Amino acid sequence: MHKTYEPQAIEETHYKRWEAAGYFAAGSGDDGFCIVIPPPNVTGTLHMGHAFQDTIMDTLTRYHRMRGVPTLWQPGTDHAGIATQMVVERQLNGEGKTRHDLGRDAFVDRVWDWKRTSGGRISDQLRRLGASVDWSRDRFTMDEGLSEVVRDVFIRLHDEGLIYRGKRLVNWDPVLRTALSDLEVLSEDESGHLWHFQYPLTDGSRTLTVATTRPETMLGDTAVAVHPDDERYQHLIGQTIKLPIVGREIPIIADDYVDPEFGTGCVKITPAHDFNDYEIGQRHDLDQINVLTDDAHIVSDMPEPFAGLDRFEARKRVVQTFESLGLLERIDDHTLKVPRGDRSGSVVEPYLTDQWYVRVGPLAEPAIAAVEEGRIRFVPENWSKTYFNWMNNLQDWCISRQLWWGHRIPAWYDDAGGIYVGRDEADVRQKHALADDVALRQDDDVLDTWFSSALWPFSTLGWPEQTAELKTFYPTTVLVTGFDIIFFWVARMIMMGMKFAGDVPFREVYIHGLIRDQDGQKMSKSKGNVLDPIDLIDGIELEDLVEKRTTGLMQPHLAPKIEKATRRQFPDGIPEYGTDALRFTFASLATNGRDIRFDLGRIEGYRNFCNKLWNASRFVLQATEGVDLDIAEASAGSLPERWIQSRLTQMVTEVDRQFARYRLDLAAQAMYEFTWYEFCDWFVELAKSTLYDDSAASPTKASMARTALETLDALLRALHPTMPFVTEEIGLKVAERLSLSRETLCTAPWPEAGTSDSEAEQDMTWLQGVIGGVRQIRGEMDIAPGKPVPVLLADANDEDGRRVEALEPLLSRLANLESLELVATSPEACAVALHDNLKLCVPMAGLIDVEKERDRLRKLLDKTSQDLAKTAGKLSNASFVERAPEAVVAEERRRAAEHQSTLERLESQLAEIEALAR
RNA sequence: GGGCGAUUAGCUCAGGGGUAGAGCGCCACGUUGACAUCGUGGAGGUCGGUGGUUCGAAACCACCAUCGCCCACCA
Repeated sequence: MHKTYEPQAIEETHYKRWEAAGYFAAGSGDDGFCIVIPPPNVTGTLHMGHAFQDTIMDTLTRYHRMRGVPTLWQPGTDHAGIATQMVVERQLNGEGKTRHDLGRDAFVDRVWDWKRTSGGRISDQLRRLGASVDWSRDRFTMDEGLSEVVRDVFIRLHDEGLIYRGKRLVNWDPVLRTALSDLEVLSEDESGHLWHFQYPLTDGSRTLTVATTRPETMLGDTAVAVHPDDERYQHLIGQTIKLPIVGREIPIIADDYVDPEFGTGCVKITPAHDFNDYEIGQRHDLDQINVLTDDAHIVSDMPEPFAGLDRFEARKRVVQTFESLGLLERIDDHTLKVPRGDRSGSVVEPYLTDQWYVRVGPLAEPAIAAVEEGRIRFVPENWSKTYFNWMNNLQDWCISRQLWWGHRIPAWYDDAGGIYVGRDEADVRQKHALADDVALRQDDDVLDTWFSSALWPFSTLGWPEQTAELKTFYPTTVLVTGFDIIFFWVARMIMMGMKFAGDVPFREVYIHGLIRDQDGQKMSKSKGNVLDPIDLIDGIELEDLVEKRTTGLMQPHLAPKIEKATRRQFPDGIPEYGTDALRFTFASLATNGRDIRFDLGRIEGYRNFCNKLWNASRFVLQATEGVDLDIAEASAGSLPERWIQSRLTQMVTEVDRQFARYRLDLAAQAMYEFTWYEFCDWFVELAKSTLYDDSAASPTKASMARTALETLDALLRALHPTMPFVTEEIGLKVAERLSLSRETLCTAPWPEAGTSDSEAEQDMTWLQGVIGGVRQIRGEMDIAPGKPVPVLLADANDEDGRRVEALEPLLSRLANLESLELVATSPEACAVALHDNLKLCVPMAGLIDVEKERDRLRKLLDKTSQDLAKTAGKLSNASFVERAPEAVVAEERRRAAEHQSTLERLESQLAEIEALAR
């Protein structure tokens, strides 16, 4: 083995072997453990969020696999309609073409080409992360089987009246020229204006002032509304306005939507371009006059010069016109929510179109009940509130998109406006008994990407066939995802799963936090703060990192700033940390749901941890080389052996407990602490006494060697789900030494928690305490670590005597003692450390500085009297003694006595030292 | 306008009615045959504020402050 841990040397070969051997293939049997991967966008790359999420899923999957449960981590990718189409369109634009130049079929072919070249990147990245997915089951949301499921589900929902086609206002992205669901629209505060227009009454008696943030929509106004109780305007209700520019007569109506306190209390009503106005229009049976084309220009039948103008240009012209008419009252600055498409960033228009909708009410009910009744549990629990909040206020889901890339809607139209839904044209003709000469045309639109994603947990398992996988793995065990897609995805999977697969899609939803940069900023290309998980694994030179962060920016002018920040933060680039260190870091950061600042110091620490494990293993392998394990004595073994086994057991118990509650951070902590502070710091050091002792009786040595190897083996298995590569590399060597026929840790048994050995733990605590006392004196008295010191033990009881006798060699070695002697009374000239009743003394003779020791004792004394005061205070409080639980009071009494005794002993010691200092 | 979360050591974060924890950083000493990506010792905190509940509060409750996020149709 190399002296230092070198991740690159070991990672890739193991993964290839694992995959080839089929260790990750879906298991079979009852009660499987299953996670479906949230399918990443097929044309994207994995970012830190994915890597974090994948680490969590892989760790859980590997853990259950080792526990012998039939296991499946189902992989796959998503066609990501809009996102993917945009990427390919951008490529085309680079060639000076648009998708319309190619036509639908050629364009879709081109996207498929791109999918094929790009999809492999994600698979490669997942492999680098060590993801133990079953590659043989890899799926794509638009592959043949899943497309069929999508189509069948659509048909069934339609047949049951849960999907319908309707003309109403939708969120329209005029750049992408498609409808969007409510969720795909993000509203942010932006500064704008509130224009006050005067609308003259038809009879010319007066004007009414309306305020608007959308002047151009006035071309489509069909009413002015006031509040029914508003005394200022009550007498005008029913009269008409002569709408400027267009000259249309529109009524003044009363509707209690209007807030009399806001603005003038008069609202212009444009039913075709505003969601509220649309509803008012419905209530008052108003015309819906559309004034915009699908790319947000003014329609041609509007008056000159407005017809054909872009919406923002039209806005200016409308304002100018009102001004020239003397009807512009004033312009106020105004902050408003501007709705933008989450992909294009363009301002979304409420737009009157025919679209397909899912009637979600009937689907939502059982989905709400499933969470209420605990058949699905959110972890952390409070996310269920977010879920309920949304589910109880659901609008019908607009599922049609005017795109080319996606699942084509299985609906056909005849020339008379009839709509037929079916598997294909032939099916439709048969189902509806349509004659061959009736011309049918398929709907041009595709489905919202999330429609197919909603089916993912059962479509990937083979539904509607009753496959073995469906039986073993559905409902899946846990969904691991971010809170940002609870609405987009989680809620819809629950609705669809219950509707079609007949049960909840997963029993638990583990919601993890968002990975942010070291300053708490969201990572994004435009901020230039993105970290690529692969760069943390392999390392990257500064120049390459700068290059990566500054090319392909949407706003190239940000490049210098990004470059500067990058050079400042990573003056030497990023070193190679390896996959295991990255994974362990993610696990350690996986606390309950809160956002995570990713800090390089952390990953460096865990890289060091890998190295520590590596070297401890190196020691164990070296020191046990050539030892005949078979002659190990049958007894329970020496104290260090009994102790480390006891600690191992407790560590495994703790890890089991924490994995069960998805606290990967606490599991990681337990493993880290056991590995470093118990196995390395104590067991390895203690084992040296035996393993390096040439004169040691062979059975004793063999026993120690066996314990060292077996403990290490169990430790490696425990760490394997979190750090698969380094543990595999070492674990196979250890297994070989133990003569275990084991090809991999992937399917090795998870370590069993045995029983703990409290006697061994108590003895060990004593040993650690005594060694600690000596080291403390050594450290604070500046005694060179290499210099052996004599130690006298005073006030020893029988138990101490027994322990000294049994453990003297270990004690001497670890504390580096020159001698160890039990004495009746300690000499006055010594430095002292107390451990329980025991008084450890290091005689002065040339070693101890009297004044230093005096200061040290004073400090200790100070601390002890503070502690004593605290406990004494409690005990002198009558109501504490009276009301606190007996055990607490007893503990407090014990403590007080201990402090008292310590205090007295320190005082007398101090007195002696002070006498010497004089 | 509703809802949620955060505030603990210099930094990043666990914890949780009974003596304040970890990693990193910091200080001192140290190349003993696993490891300087290391070892030993050490310093460092009124647990955001104010009230309340309690024998006891950093923890539970109320209010406040600051920061962050989500949802919502005010022209």
